[in-house]
Parts: sequence; C-alpha cells; structure tokens
Amino acid sequence: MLQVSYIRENKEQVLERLAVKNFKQPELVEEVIRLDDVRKQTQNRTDSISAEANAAAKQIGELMRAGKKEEAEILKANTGKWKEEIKQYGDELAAVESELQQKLVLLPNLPHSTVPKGLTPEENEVVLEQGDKPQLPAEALPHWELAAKYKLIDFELGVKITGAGFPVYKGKGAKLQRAMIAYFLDEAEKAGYEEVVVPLLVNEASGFGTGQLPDKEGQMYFVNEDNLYLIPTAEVPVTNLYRDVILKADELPVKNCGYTPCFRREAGSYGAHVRGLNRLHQFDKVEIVQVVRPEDSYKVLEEMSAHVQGLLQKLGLPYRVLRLCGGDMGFASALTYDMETWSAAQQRWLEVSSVSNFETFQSNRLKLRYRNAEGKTQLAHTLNGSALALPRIMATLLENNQTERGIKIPEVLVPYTRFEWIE
RNA sequence: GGAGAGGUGUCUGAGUGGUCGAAAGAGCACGCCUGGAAAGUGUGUAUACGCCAAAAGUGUAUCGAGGGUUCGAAUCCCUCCCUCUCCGCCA
Repeated sequence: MLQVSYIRENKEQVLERLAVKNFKQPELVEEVIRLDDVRKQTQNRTDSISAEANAAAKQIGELMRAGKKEEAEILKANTGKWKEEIKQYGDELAAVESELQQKLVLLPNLPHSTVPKGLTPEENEVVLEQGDKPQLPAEALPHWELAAKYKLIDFELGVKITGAGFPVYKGKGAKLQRAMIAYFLDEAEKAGYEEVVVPLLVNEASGFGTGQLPDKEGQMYFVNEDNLYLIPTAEVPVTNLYRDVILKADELPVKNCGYTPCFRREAGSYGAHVRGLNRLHQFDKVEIVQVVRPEDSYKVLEEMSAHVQGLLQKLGLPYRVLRLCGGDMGFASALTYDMETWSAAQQRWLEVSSVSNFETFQSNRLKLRYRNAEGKTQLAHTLNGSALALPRIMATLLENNQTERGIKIPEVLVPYTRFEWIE
C-alpha cells in the first residue's frame, strides 16, 4: 500500500510511475488526495468536539468530588449534545477512512526507475543469459514422459486422490524432491538466512499484509469453515512474522528462509503448455525473505538475485534473468527479477524464481517498522525470492540431464540423494 | 468437544467508575560515580493520526477486537478472538 503522504507530495511522479505499470485508473490518485483532505477535516472536527466533551466530563468529576452536585447537574444537562455530535462525526470519520482505505488498496506499488515500460512478458528485459543450452538428440523426451519412464512422478494417481495439478512423487522422484529441498535450505543457511517452519494456512490479516488480499483473492484456496487461506507462497506467513512489529536498528537485516508447499488455484489454465510439472496447484518451494533498511534494499535485491543464480549455476542449468516490465510485474513489487531455466526437451524457458523488492508497499500494510538512527519509527523495506521453486527445476533437470544411460544427478545433489543416476 | 480462570506498556505486575497513557519493579538508553566494570544514583523510556512552516508544544484515539451503558470506562454489560487449567478425543 502506498503512503498517502508520499502520494500528496509526489503526485506527478506517482502518476508517471503508475503509467509505467499500465495502471488503468490514474484518477484514483486525485481521489485519494481528496479523501485524505476530507479525512483531515473530519478528524479535526471530531477531535475538537471530543476535547470539549472530555473537558466537561473532567469538570463534572471535579465538582462531584467537591460536593457541588447542583453545578455538576447543570453541566451535565449541557453535555447531551456532545454525544450525538461525537457519534455522528465519529461515524463520518470512520466512513471516510474506510473509503480512503478502499481506494488506497487499489493502487499498485510504484515501479522502480529501471523498470522497462511494456505490457506483455515479451517486453521483459533480458538482463543476462548464462550457460550452454544442451543439444539433445531427436529422441529426447519431455519431462512428463521421463517421469513415467523412470517411475518418478505419477500424475494420474494425483488426479485420483485429489485432482489435476497434484502430482504424486515416487521412489527416486520423491527422493530427488526431498534432496533439492534440503540442498536449497542448506545453501540459504550458508548465505545467512535463518530457517523457519511456518503454518501453511493463514488468516485474512496475513493475506492482506503481503498484498494477496484483496487483489488476488481468487488465486488462493480458502477454507470457509475456519476462514483461512492456504498459502500460495511461504512469503505470506514468513513476512507476516513481522506484522505489527517495530524492529530495533541492530535487528536489521532480518533474513529468513523456509520450505513450504504452495497452493495455487490457477483457475482456468489448462492445456499443453501446462503439462507435467509446468504448472501445478500444489508445489514445493524454498523461499528467502529479507527485511532491510530502505537505503539497503536494492543492494540486497542484487544479493538475493545472485544467490538464486548461484543455485542455478551449481545445478548446472542454463538460465536467464529477466527484469520484468511494468505490465508483467506483480501488484506489490517495485522491481522484480525472474529467473528462467532452459528446458531443452520442451525448447522453452521456464520460470523457476522471482525475486522482488517491495520497498514499503508491504511494510505499510504490515505496519512493519524499525527505529532509525534518529530514534524515529520508519517503514522497513521487504524483499523475497524463490530459492527455488522445485517442479520446474525438476522438469529441467530431468530433460537436460537425460542420457542413453539414464538421468544424471547434478554433483551438488548427490550427497543429498545418495544416488548419481536415475536409470 | 465439555467445565472453569484469565487477557493491562519490552517484561513482571497494580489498578472494579473520574485526578489513569495507566502505580511499582525489572529491562533498556543517556548522565553521574569508578582506573575500568559491578553496585549505587539521577533522568528518560508506547504507537498512530490531527493542529503548527518546523521544533517545542498541543488535541484525539488506543489497557485482546468490536459494540453498548454513563456527563465520564482499563474498570460495568453484550458479542467475538486468544491464552491457561481440568476432563474428553487424538498424531
């Protein structure tokens, strides 16, 4: 959520930045400022009436104690009108605050100055491309066929017990999955991230805090009975660990990592391009999250990007890094890098990580602050990234590493899998 | 799931209608003391919003959340949430 004070002071710049994100309702900016004006006036009025009423109540109390009952009664008789007014203006204030809030949450985060204009994924900027794309023989198989051939993943079984998009991993497929989770967590720990194990269901306040609600309500599974959402990413519970928190300066940066399954409804997306592991309703992911000082956040974003790239390099996967254009970025992000690996059998890039700086967009919703050098509270910056999302890594590994003998496990994973080949 | 108790500031904890944003202690910060530290001692120590050019100051709100009673609510009433104890169930 943007800060009203910032919008007021930088209106032109805000409009300019929103245009980069292809925001369709620039008139909301004026509206927010107008509502904030009304809010201030209304609060002013409400406060001064409350002040009068408080003063009168105090006086009555003093008279009562002094035994001057009659005088107190006279005052009491005059206080009747405060009540109605306080109620009326209080309601007005609540109404305008609520209206302001409703408009405010519709405004997406402002994109960083380096974010390219553009509407579609094709307009994302390729920052770098690394690693050689393997040349597979003509008889090379896509991962879903490899998964069947080596009995690694059973999609049909998943359909039976749940539905499409909920695969069952078996044997070496299951072990490889677990190995990657352990490896990614260990690498994150080496990079200074403290591991957390968090709930997989979150309440509405948490969904709001990181920006999924109300914007992406339909993408989350919802447990009606208990009013809880299944997490679409560990970002939600992990970042919300710091909701309503004022951190001491020396507690920054906060660095957490965590493995969780992720649940996404992804309604209406079926077809060849989502075959196999390409898009699932449930998948595993290791997430890294940081809470930092504003002045450090872009340096930290690069550091997190480098961490993700390091993982891909160690796995020996060809990848590229995209700087997302305004139209393809998430609602809450100021700058996002997507990492994609080259899936050799499918001949396409697969997104395996997304690293974002949210600046104060989330912290403003979360009320996540820290005490700066002057001792004043200030909104911190939040960042997160996948390190990594498992299914497409699995897909790429299977496809790119297939040989006549079988599938070669990357060296870094062997200590975790305790086998070198799937054959 | 049943019965009972309770939710106060960073923490412990007092406060059952007014002078309470809230005693006291601990912690923390700064100062004094000390060769240095401990002890001792002094001062300070919530958040948000409004007014003010800003600071100072000042107004309002907040004692789990929301509503109500009252001139006045941390304190009384209602609803919800959460925690603890006992019983039941259970990996």
